[in-house]
Amino acid sequence: MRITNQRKIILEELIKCSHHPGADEIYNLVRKSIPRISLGTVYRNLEFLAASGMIKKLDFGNGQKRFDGNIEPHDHFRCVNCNTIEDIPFTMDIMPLDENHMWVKKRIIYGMRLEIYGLCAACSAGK
Amino acid sequence: MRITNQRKIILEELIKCSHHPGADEIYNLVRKSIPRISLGTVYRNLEFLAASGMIKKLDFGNGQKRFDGNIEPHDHFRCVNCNTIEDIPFTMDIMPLDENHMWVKKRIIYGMRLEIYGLCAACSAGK
DNA sequence: CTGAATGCAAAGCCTTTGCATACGG
DNA sequence: CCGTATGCAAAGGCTTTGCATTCAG
Repeated sequence: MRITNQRKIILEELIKCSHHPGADEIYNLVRKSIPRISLGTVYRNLEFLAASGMIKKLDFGNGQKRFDGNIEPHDHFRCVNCNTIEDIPFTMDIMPLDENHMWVKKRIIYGMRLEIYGLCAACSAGK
Repeated sequence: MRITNQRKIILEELIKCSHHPGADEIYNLVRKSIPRISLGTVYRNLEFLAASGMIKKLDFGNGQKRFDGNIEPHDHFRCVNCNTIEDIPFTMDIMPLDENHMWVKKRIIYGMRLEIYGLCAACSAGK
């Protein structure tokens, strides 16, 4: 694995972010350090970093992929009132998968994508 | 609401499907009945039907939207090998939400969007 | 040195849209 | 009749890719 400046800065910027930026936003962030970087390089490196397991590639279904420097497995909670997205810390504690269920036994589960929506702690306190 | 032949056939084809086809597949299905239908019309009607709540528009993050004639709330299982998408019959049986968990108690849960991925029954049998 | 990574630009894929025409109610 | 829906084709947004050049190890 080759450590180019482009690759290094892209990873650094992404780790700094906590808000799941898209490729275009990462491109603009990195351009502050490397003005001549190309969008293609950003895409190639994001792909490379995701394939190496150093970042995560997400899809919230808005037509644009999002990237996450936090590679710990975690899901997302979206508040329908204030519209913030917070990480769900331990999905398996909150919604444990029943390993003994026949449906589960018939398949091999690699993982899941979960988004819970409702009112966050702050917004539900007011109701 | 205007019932054109195109709209009718698109809805009928989609209700017949159980495998969450993309717009291109629906286009090809409908073309058997209406050979001169345009792809634009298919997209416009899928959008219209989804907005009217008669079908559901899904996004599994493969770059292509999928459509579902089954509007009952249900989740999906995606096989990473054969790429089919099947319905999860009773999510609450397989992954029950722990109502007593502190994280849950602090929030008001309206619903969730869940996608489990892995190998389907057929594909996992061969491994 | 040498192959992997880059910049640039063009192309690809899915989807949306503008416009004149057709057609449902 | 009238306005919505259609067909056609062009354009749009995001992403990928081909190619010559540069650069890390």
